[in-house]
Parts: sequence; structure tokens; C-alpha cells
Amino acid sequence: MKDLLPDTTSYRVNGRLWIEGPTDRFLGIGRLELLQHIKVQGSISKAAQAMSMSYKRAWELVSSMNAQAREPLVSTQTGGQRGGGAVLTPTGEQALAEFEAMQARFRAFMEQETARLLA
Amino acid sequence: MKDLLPDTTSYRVNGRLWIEGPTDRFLGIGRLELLQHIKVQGSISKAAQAMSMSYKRAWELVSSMNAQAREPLVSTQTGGQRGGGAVLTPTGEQALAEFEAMQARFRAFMEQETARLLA
DNA sequence: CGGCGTTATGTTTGCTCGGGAATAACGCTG
DNA sequence: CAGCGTTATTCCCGAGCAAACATAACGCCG
Repeated sequence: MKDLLPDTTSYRVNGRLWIEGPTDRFLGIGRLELLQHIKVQGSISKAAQAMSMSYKRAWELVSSMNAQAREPLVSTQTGGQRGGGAVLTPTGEQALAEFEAMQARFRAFMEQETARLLA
Repeated sequence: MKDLLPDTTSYRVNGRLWIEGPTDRFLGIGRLELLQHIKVQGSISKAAQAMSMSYKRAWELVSSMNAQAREPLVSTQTGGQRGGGAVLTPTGEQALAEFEAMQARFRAFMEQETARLLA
């Protein structure tokens, strides 16, 4: 492959990986990052802001994930101390960890393929 | 992961893989299928038709691939016997074969991850 | 030499998706 | 009990992107 590319070093293998159910996407890199931000920020709106994503979209993603899992990944509260907030449930923590690991394996796969590209 | 999914058998890992350069995408599954159809049909317009893709889009993809590779992947001719046509160059054949192999490895990776999902 | 099917390319049209605004409800907190 | 920041939800609009349309050029072939 390298012999048909002009500048071999500037090309690389890239991709996206996700878990999908019968109807919708369940978990992808975007949703993963959203979960990570929610874990840190403790709120959907703060997480959305930090990713420069609209609150509406962030809420829709959370809603979609919660609807598809056996138990919600994110637990939300309206009103209260800081106006409300959102935290990861144990289920959410588990999903986060496992999909992070899957993503890591995927990154390794892509690096291997990139290396093969230039070999 | 399986213990947090409602119906374990209906979820699977899916994804997209591509080769990208400094500016554009170079080769992905869509472009691969387009090359396969061009090889069979001998024309961009027939290939586009067979994929229910617009001719313009198909032509743009071919143009992008040809511009990025050291030598064109597709050779075209206007006018003549059958009005013109398009065939894969040896470079195109090689790119096709190598990316098909990469795709096959990617499919295997996704199947492995799907299996791990349900384990 | 006119017709055909193709490549090649610009222009317009249309549609979908997400962004943003608007609004309500909620429950601490001063 | 008013205020605040959050969740939750609806509605409208614009940007972006791909399809559709239009047109030119090309070169064999009857």
C-alpha cells in the first residue's frame, strides 16, 4: 500500500467503533466522553458545556442510553442543593470502564493497521 | 457488559474503518464498494446506479481517490465505443485487494469484540 | 454527420439533523 | 417564600450536505 501513497508518513488508519442494539446506537465514543464528563462535572449541563455540546443533545444521549440498558447508566435529580445534578450509577461506571477498555483495544488495532500500511 | 444489557443477543459491536491523509479521507468502505462496482461494471455511471448513488457523488469519490494516490486508481475515457467508461488501474487493483484484506481483519476484530460483549 | 452513452462540472433544490430559544417543574437555601 | 441552577421537553429555524437537474465535450458507429 505504501508504494501507491505519495507521502507515506502522513496517512493513517482511523475509525469509529460502537455498540448497537436492535433500534439505536447504545455506546460510542461520543457517549463515552459524555459519561466521562458527567462523572467529573456531576451535571449534564456542565458536561455538555465542557464538550461544547448543546444541553438538549446531551440529554437526548443520556436518555437513549438509560432507555436501552437494563438499569440506567446515569441518575439525575431535579432541584435541590445545587439545583440538581447527574451522577453515574454503578451500572454506568461499569459500562464506562468496559467500553474504555474496548476503545483501547480498538486504538491498538488501528495503530497496528497503520504500521502495516507503511510496511 | 452482558449483565447490563436487556436482551444480550440483539446487541453487537459495529464500526467503520478508513485510511485518511492530511486533508481528506482516502479509502473507506463506501469507496471500496464503489471500486468493486466499477471493476464489474466498467463505468462510473453504471456503478453509481448499481449502488443507488448519484453519479456526481461517485465521480467526486473517484476524483478524490485519484488525486490522493501517487497514481490514479481509476482510469476513465470519454467518448468512444460505449460512450466511454472507467476501469481500475493496476494501482487500483492493488489498493482494492489490500483494503479488502484490512476490512476482513476489521470484521474479525468486531466479531471478537461482540463475542466478548456477551461473555 | 447526427445520435448515443459516457465523463466532467456547475447550479439549484430539498431535506434532515442539530442548535437555540422558550417554558415548566423541582427542591434546597438564604 | 423568592431565587437559583438544574433537569426535562417542545417548537422553530438555519446550516450543511447530498440529490437532482442542467449542460458541455468527447469519440465511436450506423
